[in-house]
Amino acid sequence: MNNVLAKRKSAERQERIDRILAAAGELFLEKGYNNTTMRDICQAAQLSTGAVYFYFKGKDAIYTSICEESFHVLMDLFKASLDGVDDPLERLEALNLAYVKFYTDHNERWLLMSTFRTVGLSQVLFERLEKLDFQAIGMASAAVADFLEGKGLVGKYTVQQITLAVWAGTEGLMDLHQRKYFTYMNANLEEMATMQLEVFLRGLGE
Amino acid sequence: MNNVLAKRKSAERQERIDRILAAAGELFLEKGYNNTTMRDICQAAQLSTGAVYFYFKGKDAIYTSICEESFHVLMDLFKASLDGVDDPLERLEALNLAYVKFYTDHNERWLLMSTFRTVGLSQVLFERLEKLDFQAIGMASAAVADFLEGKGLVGKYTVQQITLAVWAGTEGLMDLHQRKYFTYMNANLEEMATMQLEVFLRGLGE
Amino acid sequence: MNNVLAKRKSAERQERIDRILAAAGELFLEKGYNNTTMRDICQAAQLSTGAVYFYFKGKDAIYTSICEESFHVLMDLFKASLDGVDDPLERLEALNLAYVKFYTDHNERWLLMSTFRTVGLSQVLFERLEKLDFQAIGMASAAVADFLEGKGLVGKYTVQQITLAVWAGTEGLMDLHQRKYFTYMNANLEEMATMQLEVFLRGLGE
Amino acid sequence: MNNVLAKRKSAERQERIDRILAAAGELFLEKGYNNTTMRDICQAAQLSTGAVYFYFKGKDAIYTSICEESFHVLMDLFKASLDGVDDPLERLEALNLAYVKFYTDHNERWLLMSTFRTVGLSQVLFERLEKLDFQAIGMASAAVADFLEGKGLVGKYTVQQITLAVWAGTEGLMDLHQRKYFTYMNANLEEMATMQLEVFLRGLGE
DNA sequence: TATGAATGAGTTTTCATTCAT
DNA sequence: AATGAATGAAAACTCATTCAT
Repeated sequence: MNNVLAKRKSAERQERIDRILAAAGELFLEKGYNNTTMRDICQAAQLSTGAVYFYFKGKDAIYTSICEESFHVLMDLFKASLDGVDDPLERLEALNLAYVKFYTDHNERWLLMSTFRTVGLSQVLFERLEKLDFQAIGMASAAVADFLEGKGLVGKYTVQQITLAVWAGTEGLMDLHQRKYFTYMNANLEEMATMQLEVFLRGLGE
Repeated sequence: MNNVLAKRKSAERQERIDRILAAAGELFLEKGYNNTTMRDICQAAQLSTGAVYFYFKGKDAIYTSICEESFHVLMDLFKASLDGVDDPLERLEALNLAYVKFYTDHNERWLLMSTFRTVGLSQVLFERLEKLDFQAIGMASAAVADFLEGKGLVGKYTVQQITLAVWAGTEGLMDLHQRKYFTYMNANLEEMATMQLEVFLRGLGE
Repeated sequence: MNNVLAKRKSAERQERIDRILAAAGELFLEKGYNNTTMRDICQAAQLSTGAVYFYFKGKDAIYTSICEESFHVLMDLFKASLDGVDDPLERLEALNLAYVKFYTDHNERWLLMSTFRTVGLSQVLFERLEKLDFQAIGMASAAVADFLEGKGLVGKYTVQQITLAVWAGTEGLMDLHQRKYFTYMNANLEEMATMQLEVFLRGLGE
Repeated sequence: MNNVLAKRKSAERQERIDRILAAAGELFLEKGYNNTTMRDICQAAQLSTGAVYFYFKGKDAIYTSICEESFHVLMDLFKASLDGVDDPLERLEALNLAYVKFYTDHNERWLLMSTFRTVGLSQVLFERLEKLDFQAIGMASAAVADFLEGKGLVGKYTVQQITLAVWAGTEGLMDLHQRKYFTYMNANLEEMATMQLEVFLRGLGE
């Protein structure tokens, strides 16, 4: 059957795409988007210069693709972390730790996502990423809403406010971690994230 | 006296430098560091191509100069906010608001400072900025230390931990604000920052 | 076989390199190294601006390459001239004439080689050429040593002294020829070189 | 009288010119003509950028001026060396040593003179220097003519031939000295020049 | 005369993208 | 599909020279 051939072709194609994305991701992390050349990427992906253009329209398309993928990785981690967890508080904590895990295990993805607003993407690509960004925070928002309802805190603070505060706390920790403050201050990211959320939620309760 | 002439010369020189920095700052903010060309800067500063090189060694020197200035602006705001305030809690709140004020009033500076690690500066320039970065957070750290001592919380948490948590909270809020979540969530940055700190510190107290 | 394709590719590559070197050589000769621009070279080699950089790292690399090649051309002529010649005197004369031949047949190479110390090459490139320079004169030195031994003149003059004197004589003639004195004085370079060596060696003998 | 004023003005002017030429000469020697900027020269001469243009039309004019001066310095040395010397042989030897002295005491001048054909001067300036070049060698030529006549060698060799051979010998030695061969071969320039001329003339005599 | 800031054409070099093979 | 040489626009930066003061 041609099916077999087609399948192999498709698998090879996917394999090639993965190789490009992996190579580019590492390079973007290491040298920054603007200081990474297409040649760097091609060489690292063990492909010829032209071949890459067969899979991606250009450098920014590769960048965007990694970011998109990253948002999906993050959201998958979010979903997995919530699986089978029913208690609103536990769900919030699970999400928090999932984000930390994402930062730790996929640091290059986190960094890339956090810079997509400043590399000068075309509007089309930019908006595609922005949409995903909002989707991700939407998941956190839902968990916060549940939690607040359960605690009967809805009148005091809005869901939006608490979502922002909680997300900001974790996001900020990662930002400082990236800036090497954690090394400097001899701290541990996961512990900090857990403590910060716990303290904040306790503060809410009074 | 030549004094008059020299003074005017010096004033003109400073005026030119300011014009370059202002022009560059806006462009960096608008298009990103890497997508801003020296020609852009020269034109925006209404100077010829070469003239800018009379005042700055190159594009990265301009960038670094803006960042340095920004760190000083921030630290001046910090100092001013602490002036005459003695209560440790109030000092912490004052710093927090000062940082929010900096973000609001000098948004382009905040944004620039937050990217200096990723634009690919030379080591010399990079380290110059990193040092200032540590200086700024050092001021916050000192205020946190005072506060913890006053509250008798020193044994429970380290100064470093609380500094990180507090700074991260505020930093994260700004980050999210920059990403337009605040518009999307119809929130107010200053209120959020105040609330977040208040809740967190309350949570600490228990 | 791919062999054929690969061979043609390689040949084309070499052909291109030769074209660049030939074009650059002529231009350097005509206008001097510093007054020759990469654009000049690219145009003369019938290539686009960037293409040349595919073959050479930069202008100085092109220059160095020509010089290196030239030293090898010279030393090949030296070797060929000595082939089958056993008599020390004849070997000296052969070398002398080989150098004259090099000057005449590869005038642009001689001129280029004579300027490599003054164009401001990087240290690495400079030293690469200097080494070759010493190699070339080393060949002459060896011939002089043989000659002196045969004549029993070793005690009176050192090999180094005679090498310097003989080489200087020929080098100087070329220098004056380049400066157009030969035209002005209606002389012939080859005859002069022969006569000069003959007279000098005769003077040594007494 | 205005005379005094005018004189002082003129003296100051000359002093300034000398300072420019001295500064430029050193820089040209050190970094090469093309790698020396007008700013370098102005700073070294302790003058403002524009001021130099009051005294010289441009960089090449400075270069040419130094060369012209150098030719005159050389020819003055030639004349001085011949003063009171009557014997043709001694005159030749005196000239030879005078040239060596020039090379040693005014190395930057010698180097500059030896490069004037390759820096890309305008035709006018080039020809001015070429003329002086021929004048200088003309002096040597005259001495050789006397010598040959005295020795009764006129029929065997032409004056032009011997002039070329002798001058080439000395010139070549300097060239090799400049290329550091003398250091490498542990030789002394003045001794070599004396020996070379002596041997050559002896060779002629047979 | 003297200053030195300003000019702007010109230099080397890079690199995303194309296209003949 | 794949190659990789070629393109050429555009970048950062330099510097001889001018000119308002």
